[in-house]
Amino acid sequence: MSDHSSAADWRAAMEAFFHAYKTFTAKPDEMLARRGLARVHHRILFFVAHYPGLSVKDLLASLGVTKQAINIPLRQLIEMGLVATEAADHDKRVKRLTLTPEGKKLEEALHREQARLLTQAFGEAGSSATEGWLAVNSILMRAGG
Amino acid sequence: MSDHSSAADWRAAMEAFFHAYKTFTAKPDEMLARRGLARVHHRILFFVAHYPGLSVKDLLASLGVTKQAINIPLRQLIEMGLVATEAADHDKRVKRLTLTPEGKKLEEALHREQARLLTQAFGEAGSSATEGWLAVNSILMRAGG
DNA sequence: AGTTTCGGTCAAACAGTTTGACATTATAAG
DNA sequence: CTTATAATGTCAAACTGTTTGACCGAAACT
Repeated sequence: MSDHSSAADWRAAMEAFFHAYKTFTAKPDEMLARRGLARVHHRILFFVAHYPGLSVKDLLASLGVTKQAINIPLRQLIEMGLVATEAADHDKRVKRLTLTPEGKKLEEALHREQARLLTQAFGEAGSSATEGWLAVNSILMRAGG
Repeated sequence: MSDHSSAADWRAAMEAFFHAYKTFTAKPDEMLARRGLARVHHRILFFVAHYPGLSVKDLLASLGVTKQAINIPLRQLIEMGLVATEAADHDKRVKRLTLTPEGKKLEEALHREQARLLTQAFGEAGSSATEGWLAVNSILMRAGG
């Protein structure tokens, strides 16, 4: 935002953020819906892909929800053979979650779709803008929380 | 993202986007909750503030929801004296929505809180990064949709 | 032995949304 | 004038995702 930013500029910036996020989630949502899955399943797959072997508790913390919220979705993913569990070595109470090859395939398909969107936007905006986008999101992520 | 971007970089970027959005909506949600309002009310106030005099139909299109979804929230905002309506000159069927002074006050309080978050992040990231963030969001907003 | 932690489950409740049907009023088309 | 279409509002039913609260077993800690 430049020095002479107006209230309208702020609103436009916020609206763009709002719709950018919406665009970002729309395609995967559609792909998941075709398999009878929802965004929760995507978020679970995403975090298990990003942090393979993470515990259920850490997954809950990552998502910021209660255990009841992922109880059924997680069970479905396990029953569908997309997520695997194994008891941790150091503590047999904790389940280490990983993606099965099947699960990895789906997660990567969803991931590719989102990466495609970002790649396209990054290509249009240029590398400097891209770095700025990443930097601000990264800061924002930590702010207030 | 640099030339040597890895799968982990992409996931980190997406995770930052996810959490940045979450941070961005958390404070206003909390402020609204104290008044017994929810995010729908915020979105309505936001769009009416940004496009004063817009019709219900346009509001629905802006939000991407059905009329039933905003029926009750919008009625509440009108009953609470935060939103005003008047028949359009050219077509008495359409309602032109505006914020009352009271509504403007609330919307601006919510807006300020979000602007404060962004200002802080922009300050940390620098003006070049800020411009990049705005540019990418703006492109993303239009992509795919 | 007693307590806490991790994970799972059941039940009740609530929020937000959708589809579908229908009504009112105003405009447009014939 | 009659009929069709458009903008809005409302009621009802269903579904999704979420929460809080209670309770359980297994494993670990003290």
